[in-house]
Amino acid sequence: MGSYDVKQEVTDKYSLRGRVFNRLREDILSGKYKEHEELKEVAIGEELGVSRTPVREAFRQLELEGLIQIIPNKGAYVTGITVEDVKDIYMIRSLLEGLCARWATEKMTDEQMAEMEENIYLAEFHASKGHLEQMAELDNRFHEIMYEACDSKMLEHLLRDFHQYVLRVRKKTLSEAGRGEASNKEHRQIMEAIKEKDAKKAEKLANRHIINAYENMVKSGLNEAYNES
Amino acid sequence: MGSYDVKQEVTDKYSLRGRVFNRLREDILSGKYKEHEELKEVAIGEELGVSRTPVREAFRQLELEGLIQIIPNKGAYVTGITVEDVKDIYMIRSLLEGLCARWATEKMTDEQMAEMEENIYLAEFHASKGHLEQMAELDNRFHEIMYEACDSKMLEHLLRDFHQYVLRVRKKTLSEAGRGEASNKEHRQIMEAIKEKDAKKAEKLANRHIINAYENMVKSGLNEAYNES
DNA sequence: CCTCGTATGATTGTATACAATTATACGAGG
DNA sequence: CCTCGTATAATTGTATACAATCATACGAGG
Repeated sequence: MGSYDVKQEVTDKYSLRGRVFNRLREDILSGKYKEHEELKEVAIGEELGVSRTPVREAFRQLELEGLIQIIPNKGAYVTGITVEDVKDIYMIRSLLEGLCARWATEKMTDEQMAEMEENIYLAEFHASKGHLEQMAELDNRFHEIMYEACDSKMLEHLLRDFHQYVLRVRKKTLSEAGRGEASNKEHRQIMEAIKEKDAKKAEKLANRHIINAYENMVKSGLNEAYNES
Repeated sequence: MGSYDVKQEVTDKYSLRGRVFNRLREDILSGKYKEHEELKEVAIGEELGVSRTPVREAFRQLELEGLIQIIPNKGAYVTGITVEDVKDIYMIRSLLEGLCARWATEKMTDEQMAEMEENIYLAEFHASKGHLEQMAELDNRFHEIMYEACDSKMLEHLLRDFHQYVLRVRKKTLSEAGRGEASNKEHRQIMEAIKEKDAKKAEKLANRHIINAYENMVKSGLNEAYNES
């Protein structure tokens, strides 16, 4: 498990296509390319120092992720992401992370549970020290463990996609106003529910965990960066 | 709304890339290409009478849909879809269609409600006449209306993807043993819940609607086609 | 002055050529 | 007989060339 993700990482790191794809996604999500803006293959290619081929392949992927819309023989246009989209993403993720927790309750291995306990222990340590970088890393890993533990290729794939979407935003929010500690506490509660084999409880806690993360983000006003339309 | 889908359809119909993409997806889902089988660019290209370029672009999309895994400088390998995957897809769809129904309750326009009522009326008519083709079409359209009505670009996009996944299977199951009538009845209940502005009820009914479709499929034994591993 | 058609340029779609990487076969050395 | 290294072949990655399509500008006709 998880090998898919590793391979993907390798692809992204070493292939031009992967680099173009990541770069464009980042630039679209960060608002460098505004909504309805046209992306031209040659222009992007020249900017990144590559030919049209990897750019085109990246475009096809971005289209499938819904970030751009390609009109045949015409061009690629940025779809953008609004505040409503961000809210929707968190609401959808809330449901799916809940489902993931429910399934993980039944499927989690002892090794995964051990890693999760270690993860929470370390997260609480780094939170007390104010190590933001490690906290973000451990937070990511906590969710990764859950994705692997739910033992569903489809759900794992889906949640990773969403995770990517909110990654940039979440990294910032973790550094805000004690959200790190609160998040860790919620992680611990989820883990304990799984340990008690209470799938329903784990699901509800995971639901709430994502909603809390969203509400914290809104409260911090960090979603304003997306306000474009 | 829905223009994205239309454009996509145009792309798929008239571009080589779209045709290759659809053909490969169909072939993978139908089991023509077995799990772990390697897909070679030139071989596929020759078989479909196109060059490597459109094949490569189709590969990138298939990878993002999780149907194949591309290992850099090595090859593309079929991921396949197991009975467990099918079950997972239906469980995930159940949640998402529920969310869609909940949101649609608040956002649906009068025009959309009118079309939905007409859709159900027509579906009941064709069901009584045994017009399978029209029933399948109307069933698709019912869900499309919901997707548009929930007024969420993200959720709409996601549900369309899942819909595509199960489309081939569902068309068969509708023709089975009175599932059409039962499905219509459930559609009507969902519509009435939306009309009554009872979002919670609409959500639960939509949840159940998908589960029922799945259970009917399992009962019919039509999922056996996927049994490969 | 407006409308429409044609011509020109820009942009994407596809095919092919070349480079880089990986797998395989074969033989030398132990 | 086995192991390792090298050479060759196969495959993917990237760049470029050409074809098809679309947008724009300009001018003829009304």
